[in-house]
Amino acid sequence: MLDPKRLRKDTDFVIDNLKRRGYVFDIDTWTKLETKRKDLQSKNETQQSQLNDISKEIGLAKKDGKDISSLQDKASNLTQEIKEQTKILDELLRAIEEFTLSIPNLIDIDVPDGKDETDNLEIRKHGSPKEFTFIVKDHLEIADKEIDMEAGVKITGSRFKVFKNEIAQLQRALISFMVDTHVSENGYEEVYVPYIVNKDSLLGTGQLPKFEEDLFKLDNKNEFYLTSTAEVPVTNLLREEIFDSVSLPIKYVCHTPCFRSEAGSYGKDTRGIMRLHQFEKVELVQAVEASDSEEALEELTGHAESILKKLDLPYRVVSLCSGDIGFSAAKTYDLEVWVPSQNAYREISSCSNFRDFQARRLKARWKRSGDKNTELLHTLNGSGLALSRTVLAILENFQESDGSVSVPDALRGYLNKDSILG
RNA sequence: GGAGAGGUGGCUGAGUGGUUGAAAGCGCUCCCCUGCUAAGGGAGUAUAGGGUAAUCCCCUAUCGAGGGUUCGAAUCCCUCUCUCUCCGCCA
Repeated sequence: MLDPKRLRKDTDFVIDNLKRRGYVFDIDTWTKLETKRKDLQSKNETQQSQLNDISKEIGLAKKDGKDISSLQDKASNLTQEIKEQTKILDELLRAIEEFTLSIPNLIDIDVPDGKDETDNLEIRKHGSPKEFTFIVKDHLEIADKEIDMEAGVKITGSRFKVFKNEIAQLQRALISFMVDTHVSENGYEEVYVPYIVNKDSLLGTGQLPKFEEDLFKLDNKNEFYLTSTAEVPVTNLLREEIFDSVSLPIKYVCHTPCFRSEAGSYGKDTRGIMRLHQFEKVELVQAVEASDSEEALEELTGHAESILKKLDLPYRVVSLCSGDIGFSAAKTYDLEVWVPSQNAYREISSCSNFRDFQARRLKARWKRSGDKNTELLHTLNGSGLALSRTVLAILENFQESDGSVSVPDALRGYLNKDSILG
């Protein structure tokens, strides 16, 4: 959620910034709603104040045994009026909330301008695509028995897969490797969280109200949803909390499955395990003081990169352009891993700075000890990394001519193998 | 699933429908006192919205959440939710 005060004061700036995303901010509607609200609210509060005074008077008069009937009439009328007005005010507030919740975040100055993913800016490259002396296979050809497409369809439906034997082991090893690295080398605190989340949590991180169609909703009166990313439960650990400055920065790492409806991606990445309704992910979440968030994004991105480096996977970092960046993010770096079978870099991690956008929705704050005033936290997160795509990348980048796959050095201790599928 | 008891400030814990945003204690901050320490004395110590350029000041709201009764609700009524205890079931 944007800062309403900023909207009021810096309106032109906000409009221009949102325009870079291609979002047209309806300033007229907003101004109308806000002006009305301000009038009604201050009127309402003044009357409430009057009523409070009269009520106190009644109390005192009653004690002294004085006549209170005229005061009571006055109060009665006032109460009636306030009730009617509050109804209107509540409706107005609801309308304003709905409106402001659907406005995306402002983007940082250094976010490149552009329309879509083709305009994303490459920041740096690490490693280079390996030259193969044989015709490369894709991950399904490499592990056709261990990645069971039929079984996933039988059990559930399309975009569900079953991993068997060495692929299941590989994924499990990767999860341990990633979480361990982030805990012991990068200073994150490991958390385990619910995979089912409520509406408030999804509102807090920005998946709702605008992106309900991306989620799996449970048929349940509580209005629960399957979590689409650990970002939701983990960031919501901060909701309605006030942290002391000494406890910052907060750094969580969490492995969860992720459930996504993938609405609107029919026919896209239908082969293999690139895009699934259910996949595993290790997620990094940070909460920092406002002045530290730019640096924190660089740091967090570096942490995600460190996994790719340790696994010897070639990748590049791109800065998402204004037209491609997500609703809640102020700035996003995508890490894209080299996929030999597609001869392309594909997203394997997305690292974002949300600044105070989520924190305002979440009421996630901090303050200096002894200080009176609270400040909104800045939240960040990034995948470190998405598991099924890491499995895919390892299979394809480390494939050998004999059909086996060599295991990256960093992983050998976790898998107790130098080579799989041999 | 059955039965019962509860959700009050950073914590513990009072609270007969009427200056209670909330006693008291603990903790914390500042000041005073004391050679230092300990003890003692004093003051302060929730969050949000609005009025405002303003973190001073003023108003409003908030005692799990949402409704209701009332001139007035932490206090009465209803619904929901969460926690705890006992029984049952279960990994």
